[in-house]
Order: sequence, then C-alpha cells, then structure tokens
Amino acid sequence: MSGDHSHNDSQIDSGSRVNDSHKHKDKYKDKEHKHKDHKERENSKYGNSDHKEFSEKKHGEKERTKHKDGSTDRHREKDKRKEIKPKKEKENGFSRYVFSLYCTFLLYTIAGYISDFKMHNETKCLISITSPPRIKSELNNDDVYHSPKSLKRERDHDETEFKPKKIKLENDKVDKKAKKRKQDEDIKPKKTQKNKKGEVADGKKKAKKEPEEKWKWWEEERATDGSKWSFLEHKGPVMAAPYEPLPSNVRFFYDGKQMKLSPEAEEVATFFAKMLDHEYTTKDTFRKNFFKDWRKEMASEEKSKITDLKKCNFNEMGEYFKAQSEARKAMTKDDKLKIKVENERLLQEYGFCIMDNHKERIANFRIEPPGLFRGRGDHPKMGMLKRRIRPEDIIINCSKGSKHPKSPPGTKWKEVRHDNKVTWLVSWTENIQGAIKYIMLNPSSRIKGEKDWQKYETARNLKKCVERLRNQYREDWKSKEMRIRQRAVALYFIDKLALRAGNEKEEGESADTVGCCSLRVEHINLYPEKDGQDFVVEFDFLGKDSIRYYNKVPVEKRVFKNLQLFMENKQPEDDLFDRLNTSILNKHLQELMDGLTAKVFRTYNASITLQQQLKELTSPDENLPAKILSYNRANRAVAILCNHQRAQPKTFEKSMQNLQTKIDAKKDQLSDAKRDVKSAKADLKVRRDEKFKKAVETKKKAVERLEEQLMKLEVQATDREENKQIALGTSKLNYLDPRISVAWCKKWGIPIEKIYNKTQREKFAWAIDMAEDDYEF
DNA sequence: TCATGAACTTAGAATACATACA
DNA sequence: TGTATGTATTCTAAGTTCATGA
Repeated sequence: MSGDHSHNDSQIDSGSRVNDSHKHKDKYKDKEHKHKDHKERENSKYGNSDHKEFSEKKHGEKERTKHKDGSTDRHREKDKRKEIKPKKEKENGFSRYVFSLYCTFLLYTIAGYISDFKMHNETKCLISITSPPRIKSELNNDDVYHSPKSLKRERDHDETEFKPKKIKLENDKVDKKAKKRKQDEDIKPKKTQKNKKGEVADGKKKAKKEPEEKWKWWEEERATDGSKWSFLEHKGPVMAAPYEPLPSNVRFFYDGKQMKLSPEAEEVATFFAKMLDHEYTTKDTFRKNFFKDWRKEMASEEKSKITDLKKCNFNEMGEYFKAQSEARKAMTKDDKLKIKVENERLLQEYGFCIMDNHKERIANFRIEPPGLFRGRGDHPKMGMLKRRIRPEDIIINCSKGSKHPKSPPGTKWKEVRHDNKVTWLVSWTENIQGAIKYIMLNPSSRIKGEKDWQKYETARNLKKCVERLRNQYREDWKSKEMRIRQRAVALYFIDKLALRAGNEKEEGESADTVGCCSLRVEHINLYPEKDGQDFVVEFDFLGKDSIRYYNKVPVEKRVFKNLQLFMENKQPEDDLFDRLNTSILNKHLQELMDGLTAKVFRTYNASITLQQQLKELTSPDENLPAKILSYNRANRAVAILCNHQRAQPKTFEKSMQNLQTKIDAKKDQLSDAKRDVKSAKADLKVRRDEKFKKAVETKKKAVERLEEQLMKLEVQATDREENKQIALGTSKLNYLDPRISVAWCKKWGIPIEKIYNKTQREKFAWAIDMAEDDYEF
C-alpha cells in the first residue's frame, strides 16, 4: 500500500523528530537493552499464547469478536469501501525544507547544541544583537489582565487539586438578585468597550476613565450539584436572512434556453452558483447530491424539464454574486460604517446573555443559514441541501424566571425549556446528519473557562502517574489475552504519537477517516529494518477532517511483534485492533486514573512538549524577536506532534518573495550605511573635531538600527517558511496549558500580547491572572 | 453489553478586518 | 487614499465522551 505513495523524506524526518521529544522513548530503549535476554525468553512464551488465541480463529470463521457482525460487514463492504476510498485529500506535504531545518534544529537542541546550531543557521545574527526588551512600555499599552497581586489566589496547592466548590446562592435568590440588578442597570458589560471607531480602548485610555473590573470567576466557588448555571437569560438566536429573489436581469439557462425558476428552486440554484469557483462543484458526489436535493425543491414542471445538471447554466448568477461581493468591497466609508453599526447593534442585542449575574458573550448567536453541505474530504453527503432553520425547529433553553426570547412575529419556537444541567442556549437538529447544533457561550465565559482549566488539571494529574501507566501498558504487551495486548499497544500509540482515540463510524455517513482504535490493517506497514532503524511502523491514514497522517516510527520490538500478530490472517480492510474500541479503552483508563480518557494524553503530551521545548530553546541572551521565534518553534513542535496541518496559503510564494525583496533592500541599505561609517571615520582621522566625532556616532547608530531591522525581517522569513503548512492556532487554543506560556512570558519579560492576541487573552484570562513565572505544568 | 443520542471540544477553511505600503 | 497583504474572527464540520435505555 505504502509503496504507491510518494512520501518525501521530510515527512519521515518529522515523525521521528517529534518523537524525540518524548523522553520516555529513550528511557524505554535503555530498559529494552538491559532486559534483552529476558525478553527473548519471554518472546517465545508470549508468542505461543498468541498463536493459541489465533489458532481458534484460523480454524473457525474469519469473524472478529469486536462486533458481532461488524467485521463480517466490513468484509462484505470491502469492495464498496474500495470504491469510496478517499484519495489522499490533503497530502501531508510538509516541505522538505521545513523539516530538514526543523529536524536539525530539534536534534541539536536535544543534544544541547542549540547555540552552535544558531551560530550556523539563519539565526546567528540574533545573538549579536542584544537589545533588551522594553517590557514596561509595551505592557502598559493594553494589558488589562494585570491584576493586583493581593487578589490572586494561592497557586500550586489549590491549582493542582482542582475541586469544584459549592455555589453560594440558591436558584431563586440568584433570580431575584438578577432582577434587582437589571432594575438597577447594574450589569456592566464584561467585555472591553469599543470606541466609535470600533477600536478597543487601550490601557492608557482606560486608566483615565474608571478602571473596568474584570470578573474573576476563577476566584469564586463552583457548583457541585452538576448544575451549569442558576440563572440564564438571553434574546434567542438571530435567524438567517430571508431569501432575496434575484433581479430579473440575472437569468438561468437550461440547455441553452432561458428559464425562470420558482423562488424555491431559484434559492437552491443560487447556493450552487455561489460556489461555481470552488472545487466542490467539480466533484461527482457533490453534483449528484446537489442535483438530487435541488430537484426536490423544484415545481413539478421544473422537475420534468431540468433533468441534467450538465445542461444547467448558472453563470449569470455566479457573476451577479461576484459583482455583489466586489460592490461590497468598493462601498463608501459611510456605507461600510452603516453595516458595521448594524452588526454592532446585533452583537449588543443578541451577542450576550446574562448567566448568574454576569453578562457573558455568546459564541455563535446566528442560526446557520441554508446552503449546500460542505463535508470535508470524500464526504458522501457533500452537496446536499442544508435546509433553512425555522423558529419551529428551534429549542430555547433559559431560566424559568427569565424573560424568554421572543420568536419572530407569527412563529413559535419548537420548545422553551429550562435545563440548567446543560450549557447551551439554543439548539436545533440539522438535516444532513441529524445532528444537534447548539448556540453556546464564548470561550472567554466562565462556563467554558472553568472546563478548560479543569482539562489542564486532569492532564497535570496524568503527569503524576504517567510513568506508572506506561509501565503498566508495557507489561500488558505480554498479556495472555489478546484484548489486553491490543489495548496496551493502542495506548502506546496514543501516548507516543498523540493519536486521537478513533471512534467507530457508520459507513456511508461520513468520510472514511480513522483514529487509533479504528485503524485498519491497511493503514500500517511493518518494516523489521528500515533506513538503518529496527522495527519501523509506517502509518498512513486519514484522520479527523481527512487530514493525512503519515509517519514512520521505530517502535519497541514487543510492539512490533504484537502488531505482526494482530495483522495475522487479516485482510487490509480489517480492523487492526479488532478487540478494542474507544469505550473499552476509556473504561480501562478511567480505572487507572480518575477522569482519564484517551484525549487527555493529547493534552498532556502537547503541554509537556511545549514546556520542555521552551526550556530547551530559550536562551537568556536572545533578544525579543529571537525569543518569540523560539516560542513559535516550541509551539510548532507540538503542532507537528498533533498533526495540525493547514493548506499552504495561496499567496505564500509571493509573500515570501516580497519579504526576500525587503531583506535584500535592507542588506543594501546596511552596506551603504557601513560604508558611510567608514568614510566618516576617515574624515574624523583627518580632522579631529567634535562635529566629525558626532557624525561617526550617528552613522554607527544608523547601522545598528538597520542591523536590527534586517534581523527582524530574517526572523520573520524563517518563521513564515517553517510555518507554511503547519497550523499553530489549534494547539495554542486547545492543547497547550496557557499557564506554561504565561509563565514563560513572565520569566523572560515577554509582553503577553506577543504570544496571545486579544481574543486569546480573553480566553486565557484565568491563566494570565494566576500563573507566575515559576509555574510548572 | 450495545446502540443511540446528547453535549461538548477540536478543527481547518472562509471571510472580515486591520495594517503596511505605494 | 487605494490596494495588497497579513491577521483575527467567524463558521460550522468532525471529532470525543458520557448518559441512557433496551
């Protein structure tokens, strides 16, 4: 299977490099070596038991025990799957350059040769320039999160033991309080206020005004009864804008003839027309699904006439929407402002709710508009019509005692319920997968922040016992029971490679993607020896969002032998771990540690990797841009570990070229400036007076300034190049304990704004407030 | 024990907006 | 001031996990 793929070497590098950051691997290797003889003996022992288990299967039918009928279904579905087997939707195309550079970098880092590396690479210029970061002035700008130390909760002892505390107020008390507060107009907006221009007032401006107090929910007690809130009031969702029929001059043609469509059919046609430039509309599945659903919306006459999508001409519609979009861009300032004001009004009216006496920002307060379903990868349902959500489809969730949101005139909500065991405000069921969609709060809200904090505390708990767990699963590789061995090997992958759990999926409902537990035999290749390494496993599969995971990893011999065993007598499309699923795995993990699930390993490994990388990459004598580059590199190591990829920006090559032009120009300027210094010095030699001395100083300063500017540009270029196909945001937002970053910033005097933008600072306000420079994950 | 539904987190792409530069 | 470019925000799909009920 793998032979067909044209993997580049850099990908190979990436995998093993990231794994190097897992210290335990080396530790294990040592142990492996020590116990080699013992192991050899055991190998034969456990080998026998495996064969015993498998011999039953050999003699019996091929059925796997995992699903009573699941595996056989898989067999039956074999040809079907092959048909729909996705092309590698998105190649794991990390560039050769990034990886060779990056690999070298990390290897050097780990070997303790960081400074040597830097001297020999593009960053060597950074070290010579030692301008100390101006922390104070930058921090003063808009660091609204710096709070008096006296307010901060005690760290460490209570952070590690994250226990929800009781909420003080009873439901009715809170309701009364909320009402009273409303009457008093006492509820102040939590968010930073925007000025007329829509800019966020910065710290300086605010300092003049009354200082705005941020609610520090993390200093308050929490409910322990499973309730998520006591009082919830909101305005409901913003419905999708009604369909506006096309002007009469925008025509649709069928088979070359103009045809007036009914409003229903026309609306669906416009969804397709808006996507004409997108690759989706060239895909068979998309076109087939769209056409099928479109026909459902047609009047009978239209249905009998329009029978072939190829004969449909949506071009005028497409042009019309393009022109509209251009017109929007070309609008006058005033018109743009009007839109902005209207959006702001909507945000103020619908974008906030009151939850337990606090005004909280809602994340997605708009109902998803109708359109064509854009599934990722080879999604069998792409192109289907996402129907318009009506008030009758919508469930509202709020407090009994609150002012309920009004449904649009002449309509009714499906239901208004008062369930404080959940966090959502609004829900509806979408028609493509039958899934429930929710309107929930913004990440900066208490309800999301608490959960986030808790997530990292669970990961920190894992840190305390991870060695025990690792020893356990290593023991389990030798188990007599196949299910235990499979569980142990899967867990090893989840831990070592940060793979996702991998739930089972219903075939034909979504793209064929897998995670650890759902890996199939066809997704791995085993090499007893490859590229000078023993026991190499090659992974090649589509993970979440059909992002390709490709990695070649040397594993321990016992893992390798187990994998061989798991693959014995199986077809490529059979499950690798046929006696395991996420539910079994998580049940086991729960027994090992309270709150432990497969997902926690990803959080743990991501955060610990960041912490280690920051320690290794940051050198005290670096200046600010170099330190930030180090941070980004640490962040990047995590993103690679978690396989967070992005499509290379379309404008990447061009923007790199532009940057290079700037660098070249700066170099020219610099050499000119250096020449100026020389000649000024020569002048000074001839005529030793104060004026010439001053001229030399000025010119020297100009050189320094240019050197710094050049260095900044070069760092920027390096960072951008290394980042072109790696998405840092996902790990930053979801996997990295923010306290690690905050502590790093504090330790090195880096303004937090350099690491987190405004939204991120709002999300991580709790961490910014509580972490000190000595925080340890 | 298993299937299903519900609730919530994680994810990359698309789009809106801000800023730099000519 | 207009345009190009980079960054932030929004959007919503696609995961994981847990509860429930047969």
